[in-house]
Amino acid sequence: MQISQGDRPAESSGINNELQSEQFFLENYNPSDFEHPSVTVDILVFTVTDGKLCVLLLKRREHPFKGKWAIPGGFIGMDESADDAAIRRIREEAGVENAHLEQLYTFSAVNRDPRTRVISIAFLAAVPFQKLHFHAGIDAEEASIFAINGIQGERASVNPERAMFPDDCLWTLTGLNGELVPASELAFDHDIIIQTAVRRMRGKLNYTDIAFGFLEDPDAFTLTELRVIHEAILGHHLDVPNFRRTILREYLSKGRIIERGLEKGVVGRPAMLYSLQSSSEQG
Amino acid sequence: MQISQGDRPAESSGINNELQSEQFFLENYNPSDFEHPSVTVDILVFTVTDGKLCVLLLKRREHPFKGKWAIPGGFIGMDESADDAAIRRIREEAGVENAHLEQLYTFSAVNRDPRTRVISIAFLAAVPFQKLHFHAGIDAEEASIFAINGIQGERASVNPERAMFPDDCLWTLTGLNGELVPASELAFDHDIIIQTAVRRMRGKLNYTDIAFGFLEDPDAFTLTELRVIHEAILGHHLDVPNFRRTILREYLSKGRIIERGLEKGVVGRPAMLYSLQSSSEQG
DNA sequence: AGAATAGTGTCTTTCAGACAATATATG
DNA sequence: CATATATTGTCTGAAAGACACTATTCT
Repeated sequence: MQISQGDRPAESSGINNELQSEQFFLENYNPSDFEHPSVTVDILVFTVTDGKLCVLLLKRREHPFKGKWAIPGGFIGMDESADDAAIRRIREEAGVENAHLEQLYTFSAVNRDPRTRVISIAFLAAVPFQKLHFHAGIDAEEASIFAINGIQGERASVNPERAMFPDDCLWTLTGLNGELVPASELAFDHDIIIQTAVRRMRGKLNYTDIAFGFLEDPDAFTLTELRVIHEAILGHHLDVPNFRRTILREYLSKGRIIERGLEKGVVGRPAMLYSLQSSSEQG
Repeated sequence: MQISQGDRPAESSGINNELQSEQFFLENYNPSDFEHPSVTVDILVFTVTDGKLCVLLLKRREHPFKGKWAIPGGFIGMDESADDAAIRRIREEAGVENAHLEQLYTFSAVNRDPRTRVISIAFLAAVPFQKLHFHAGIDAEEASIFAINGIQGERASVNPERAMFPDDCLWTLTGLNGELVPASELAFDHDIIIQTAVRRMRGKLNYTDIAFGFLEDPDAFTLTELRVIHEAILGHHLDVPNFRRTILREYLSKGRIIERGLEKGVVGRPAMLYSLQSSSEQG
């Protein structure tokens, strides 16, 4: 049986009646009839320094997990989207305004927070080390970046909260002062979240622009700088000539980066500087 | 300044005191101090029939968007994870028990629901057409599957709620009875959600097992059946010999599928039947 | 000159796309 | 045999990996 246009009530049986009943409905709808979980954003602020992929963590001053290192996060306001909350939190906690930001995964296991039901939308941010001010937190928690060691795998699993391989979450973190933190010592399920994020970055490295987000100056970078970022994310070395060829084919010949002249006053042969073109100004 | 292990309170300043203060904290934490958004799951039940990719929709009987087609969804219970809520909803709405299920994206724009603040975790399910009973809904809403026509692009954008290309969301849906529904006529932001899901499936088709989720019998399928599923998802034809070669290299030679003998009693040359091996029984 | 860094060229293997040809069933 | 479907084979060009080699600067 065909459903003709005439069967659509809003267009057939009187627009005024429809508007009135919709207005009645909206006025009498009470959202607090349901018990709601808390919803937070967790922000994985990644950076690359000294050839290593690092993540920003805060030391918890309160229970639960008091004294453990945790991913920055916070509640989503009723008047902001999850993205807006993430942007606000990066500004508050890392002093960064325009980071490359990407939604990672939403973690919702019932007992992931011992206090109450918390659903957390995890975001991944790529921040240049030079722009990262990780003592700017409004809560004055102890903040530090940690190098990530030994995460295996090129790709995030379909369901990070369930599928655990035997060697998952056996990796470690190293603080700037040399402090060694096993992933299992992180607060909440933050070991799983970080591992998921690193694998996601690896999997998307070759078909997104995320690596460029780590560049100190996207308008004047060398291919060596870009390669070091790729190597830090992947966790292994890349062949120098092959990396050049791939990037130049994928970006230079498509106008997504352009040449900006040679470096000055460096040791060794000066490198070509490149500039990332914003999507609007591409040829 | 080094952070010595002695600075960790739980390990240095008395375990009993720590446990008591944590208990005090947990007892006095009141989650209702904050106003919370509603959290729902939206389930994109995809299927393939007659060589076309289809999605299950419900006709809304209530405001808002009364009379419009919408993705099935529902609130997350306080005692279930988002995954569990999605599994429950698929059972209720489509009568399916063990679908391939994958988290898609969390949509959180402030005004995406005119009633109140709703954050929706979207899931993508792959269901064989023969197992889909789309009149089993407990709410007895009108349910139907719709073929998806004309979605462009191989990959989901980084932020589906913001980045809109000019030709986005100009695609259409076709009901079983021939009813043509423009994507823009769907309820809420469900046009964006479906478009994001289709692009995500396309992008992940070659490195996940999602296509196998559409097979009527994963223990006895032909490569033609599998190819038709790929073609439906991608929206274009695939070269038959090249598809064989790729699948056999990626799956048969790695033991992820095995040969199960020839078809019987079909027109034309009988095809080899294959069986998908569960991850545990792979050689 | 020598050290340090950037960049080029080439060989091999793998793989995707296009398409011709062959094989095995039914009626 | 004709028809319908499945399967094999082959050619080409793109791209990745390995690695030897050249170029340009500074001290």
